[in-house]
Amino acid sequence: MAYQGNKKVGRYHHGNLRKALIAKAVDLLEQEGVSALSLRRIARDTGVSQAAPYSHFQSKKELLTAVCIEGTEWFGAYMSKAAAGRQGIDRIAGLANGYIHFALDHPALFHLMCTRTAAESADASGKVPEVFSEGYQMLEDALAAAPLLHLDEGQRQLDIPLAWGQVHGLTHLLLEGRIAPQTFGYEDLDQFITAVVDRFLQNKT
Amino acid sequence: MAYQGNKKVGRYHHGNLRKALIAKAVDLLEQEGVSALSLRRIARDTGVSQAAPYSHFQSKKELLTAVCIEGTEWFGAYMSKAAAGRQGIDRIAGLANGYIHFALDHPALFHLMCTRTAAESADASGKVPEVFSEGYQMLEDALAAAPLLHLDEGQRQLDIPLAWGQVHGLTHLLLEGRIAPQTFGYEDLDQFITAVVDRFLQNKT
DNA sequence: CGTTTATCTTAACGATGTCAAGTTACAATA
DNA sequence: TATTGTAACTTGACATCGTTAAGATAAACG
Repeated sequence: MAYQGNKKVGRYHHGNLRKALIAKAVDLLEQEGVSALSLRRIARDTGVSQAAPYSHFQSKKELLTAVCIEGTEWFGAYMSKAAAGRQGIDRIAGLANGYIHFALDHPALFHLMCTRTAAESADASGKVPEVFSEGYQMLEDALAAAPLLHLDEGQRQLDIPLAWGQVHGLTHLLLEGRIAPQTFGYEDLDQFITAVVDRFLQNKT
Repeated sequence: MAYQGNKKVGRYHHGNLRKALIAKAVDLLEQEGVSALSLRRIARDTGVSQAAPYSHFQSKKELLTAVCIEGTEWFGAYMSKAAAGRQGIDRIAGLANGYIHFALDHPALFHLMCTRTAAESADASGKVPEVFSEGYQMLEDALAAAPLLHLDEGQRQLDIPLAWGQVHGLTHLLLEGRIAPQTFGYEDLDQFITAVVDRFLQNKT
């Protein structure tokens, strides 16, 4: 009763347990934080027995990986929206804004996505899912398209990790509560972000 | 037998259990990662019973906070050394280098220090230990002392979170394996850091 | 020496991740 | 339609975890 499969036809007993478990896990993570993310709790709240998840995931870690992948898709969509219809430097600012806002809107999810053991795929196949690749790719494209002043190709290359690192770092500092816009005289997060992006791009245009 | 108090005289049964537990916790964290950090394991490896830690810490979280504080002191010492005898921009570069190297040398410890629940002090006293304050303070002082080109005071203020965020973000990206110096044509981490710092300070001097 | 008190131990509780064995119900086949 | 195979699920169990309560121990202090 607790869940009915929606997309795929009800091929299995439960409908689509795998998807339901991931959804519930994301839900719990967002509502109550990481500490609420136990396999048993997720199963219970989904209405199945404690061992049911093992039909779809080899371990808890694998479920968490799936949660990270789900989060990545949200993240990608969020970033797309933040950059939609913008060009050049304005697009870069939009992406930075989207990056930070997503993290602050989904702190537990973002933190999980940044935790190696969780974000990593399980096995020895070596195929690590590039959880952040979407955001990275968008940023790289935006930087490549923006009319920045680059002295040479090496510097253009370097601006990618620089910009990414800048946004990623500020995100973490804000998330961890180490800095606050107010500390630097900004009432608003958006004001702060705008100023930071301006300053970052200064002398690069 | 497993441990003998060294600094303080052996006032208690064990010598100085509190310090021994923190040391063992740091040790386990560095050797085997977070997953090895269970209270019982720490106690066992220290040679005391499972409940012994509760004479010195109210909860596991409190022990982890103590570990974070210990880590902060290491971090501060590391940063001091990295900046020793340097001035101006060279000092900033040294601090950035120290920041990143410390994190890569102590990944699990650094990650714990960045995790809010762990780094936070427990209670309602509101007194959150500013775990990173040492590194921040040093960076702020270095930036204030460096002969950077600042158009106005607001920008100078802004350069502090900008620089901190830049270093912090690159650290995380490196730590999480999302970027690698090789990707951008640098053989060496130090080469990469040098280039990044140069680029960051470019047009600011 | 006797009392007090912080330190430590033992035993137990509920919760967790995981596995082994059994049960159920869908799906293909006859 | 009846049979059978197999994936999906349940039940029960195990070791481990954080935490607490009650008792033992030994250091400190009168």
